Amino acid sequence: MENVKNLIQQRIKEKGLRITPQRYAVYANLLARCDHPTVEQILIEVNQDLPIASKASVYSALTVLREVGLVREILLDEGITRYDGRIDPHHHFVCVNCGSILDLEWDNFKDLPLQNLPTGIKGTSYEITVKGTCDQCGS
Amino acid sequence: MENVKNLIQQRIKEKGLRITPQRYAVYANLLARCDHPTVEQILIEVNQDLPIASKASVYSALTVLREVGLVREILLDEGITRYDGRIDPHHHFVCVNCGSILDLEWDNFKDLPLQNLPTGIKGTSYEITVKGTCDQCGS
DNA sequence: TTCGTTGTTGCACTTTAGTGCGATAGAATT
DNA sequence: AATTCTATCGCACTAAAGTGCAACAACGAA
Repeated sequence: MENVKNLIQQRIKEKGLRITPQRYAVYANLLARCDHPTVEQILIEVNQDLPIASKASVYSALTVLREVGLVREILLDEGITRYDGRIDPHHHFVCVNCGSILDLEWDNFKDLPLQNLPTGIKGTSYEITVKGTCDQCGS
Repeated sequence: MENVKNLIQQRIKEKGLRITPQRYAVYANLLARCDHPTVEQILIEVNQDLPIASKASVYSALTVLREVGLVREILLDEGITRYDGRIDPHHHFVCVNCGSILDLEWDNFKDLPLQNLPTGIKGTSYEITVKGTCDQCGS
């Protein structure tokens, strides 16, 4: 528990960022969950127990955390920027019924033949979005 | 040339939609291009030679064309809905340098092992976004 | 502990995608 | 050609993400 806290603080510090309660809370919230929240969701959850971060601060924290590579944006539905605390390569699963979003391990779909692309195009990375039904919604 | 026009009209009619110059222009524009324009881009191009469709009409046409399955939305960057005149399964390539978007054929990455997903999850479809550098931007 | 630097706050503001509406125009069926 | 139903038009409006700002707070180095 305590070392989780230290880990988070260390990661933020390593990147040359000041550690503030707001940044800590935003990053910790992202790491603690397996889904991929919107700014709005983060804002609500972070302030659930007691008010700790304003809207401007959450945006600011997410921006700076993204700039140093601790979090990343992902794009899974219309016009909504979601954030992801995992920065290692992985894929995503979207339930077509309830909309829930899950991580899929990189190893599930690795070694795609990127050399078979049209002439002149160099593929360097890829990301797969699988659609289907999740555990709860399964037929 | 003439048969392309007939083909487009027939496709719209088949779906039980009235053929209007606006719908025709929007759909023809989408079919004629290989990129994946935003509503804004479609609006501009369709009215390039002479004004033919208002903003409301372009939105309306895209909505109804999407509802009947003639076009589909795709989501490749932040908060911008793009449209795609191809409805058969295919993948996308995004140039990290110039942002251009290209289609990749389905056969490039087919037969992904969807059976290896976590328990309870049923994958029914997938889509791959490859990132890299395109012909113009190639190193 | 002090102090300089940087971050936070709240709120109003900007921006932009998208919608609603009533009047007009036009497609298709007969 | 007449009729009916539906689409389009322009434009103002909504909705919602995100930004700017200036006063204030607080992190952390010394």
